[in-house]
Amino acid sequence: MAPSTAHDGPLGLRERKKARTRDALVDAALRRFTEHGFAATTTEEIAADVEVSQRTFFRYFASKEDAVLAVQEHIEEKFLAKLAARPLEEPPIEALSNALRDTWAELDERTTQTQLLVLRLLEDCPPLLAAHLRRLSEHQDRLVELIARRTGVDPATDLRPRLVAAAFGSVSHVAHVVCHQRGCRGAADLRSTIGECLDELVPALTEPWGTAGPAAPAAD
Amino acid sequence: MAPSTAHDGPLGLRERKKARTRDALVDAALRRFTEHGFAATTTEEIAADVEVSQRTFFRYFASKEDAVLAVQEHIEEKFLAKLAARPLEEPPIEALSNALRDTWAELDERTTQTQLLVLRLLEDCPPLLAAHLRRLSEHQDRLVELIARRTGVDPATDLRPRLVAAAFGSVSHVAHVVCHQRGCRGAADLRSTIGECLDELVPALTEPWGTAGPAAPAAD
DNA sequence: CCCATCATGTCAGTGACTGACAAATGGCAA
DNA sequence: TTGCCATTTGTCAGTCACTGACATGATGGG
Repeated sequence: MAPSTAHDGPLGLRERKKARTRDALVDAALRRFTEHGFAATTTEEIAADVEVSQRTFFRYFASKEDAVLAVQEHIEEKFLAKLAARPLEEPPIEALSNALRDTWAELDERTTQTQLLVLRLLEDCPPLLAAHLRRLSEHQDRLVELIARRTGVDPATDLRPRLVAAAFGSVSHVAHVVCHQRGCRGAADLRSTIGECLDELVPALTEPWGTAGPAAPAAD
Repeated sequence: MAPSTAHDGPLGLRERKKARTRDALVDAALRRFTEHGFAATTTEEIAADVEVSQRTFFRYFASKEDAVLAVQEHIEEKFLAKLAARPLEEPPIEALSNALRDTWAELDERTTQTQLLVLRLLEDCPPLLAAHLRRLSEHQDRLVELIARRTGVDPATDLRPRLVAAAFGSVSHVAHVVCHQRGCRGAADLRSTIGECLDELVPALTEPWGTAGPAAPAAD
């Protein structure tokens, strides 16, 4: 359940305390939101759980939503690193897809559980979804830059980096929604759903649809 | 500049007054947001411009953001209608692309200008963007239903309607961003940018990228 | 051991948004 | 026209997210 914001390194006492407070706030927010709902929870309650003032809560997070969404930073950073590590010969969409698979391949079960929990929250809480989508769009802007650099095209004149980043981003969002809809429970479920979505995108766009199902029908 | 919420039909005096008030509120919001910025404008000021109370403002719009985003309803409805009118033989992504072209093809210059203005607001105002993205995601859910029905597949088991709707949605959003970036001025600019984005999506995903630019290089 | 730095608490204030009630206004029928 | 009902609106009070300013206390370096 805890956020696990990898804080190793030689940090001062001060820094470690801050990290602990932050983690505790995320934890408390997650718990209260799941138990009583996002709307029914006040930032003061979250702060009280951790025994800090509301003002302190807002020094750690810019908004109530951010306390939950913070758990995604970790994954986003990892993803960018994985992408940078993919061989340059891979076509952009392949590199992105593989980077995403690489990312989820090495997340531990607890992190995955937290993610699934957040996805559930997103689904039945519009303001949370809105904040999440905005984050995603900022993440996509960074993706555009990386893709442009990796392929050597100019994102100001060439639309393709934007298009691929956007398509990819929306597919990974679909994967999340589908995970929630299917009631995925563990890392394995999540990974296979993500894999399916990535695999089916291009065929869905380019191949005729037999009504019987996609090229690789679900084994049921 | 005015919203132009096509209100013809045999409406009572009451309904017409409501429509006028609503339009006036959208109008005032748009004006104040562009002149002083979204954050620096209060809902009370908007209400005062139209000479109604703040409470009335919130009876028309669920949030400050909604007053701007309301101008998109019109287009979304039109788009859904255009999609329904596309021949069933068209593959889904083609039908969506053509429906979007059809939609923008018959919007008048004033509506287009309003849209461009809204796009500009979205770009430099995160909360507005967040609300917009949330709207888009709801719109996409409706798209999924329509696509599934039109192709006869079950959206609960087949991922393709979701994938195509998501990819399409993200591409049209890219088109908007690019329009803003390029400083598109009129309906013609907007239409050609949208066309470009739609045309380049599949090639960007399936064809190798020459660094010289896409299949149809910018004339520059 | 002292001092500069930084995290925190307190307080007051703004502004989005809501429920409840009362007043006014449009629509309709007698 | 008049009277009645439904709907719209204004007012008021309240909640809650979020912020700036200032005071206090802890930390870590010298």
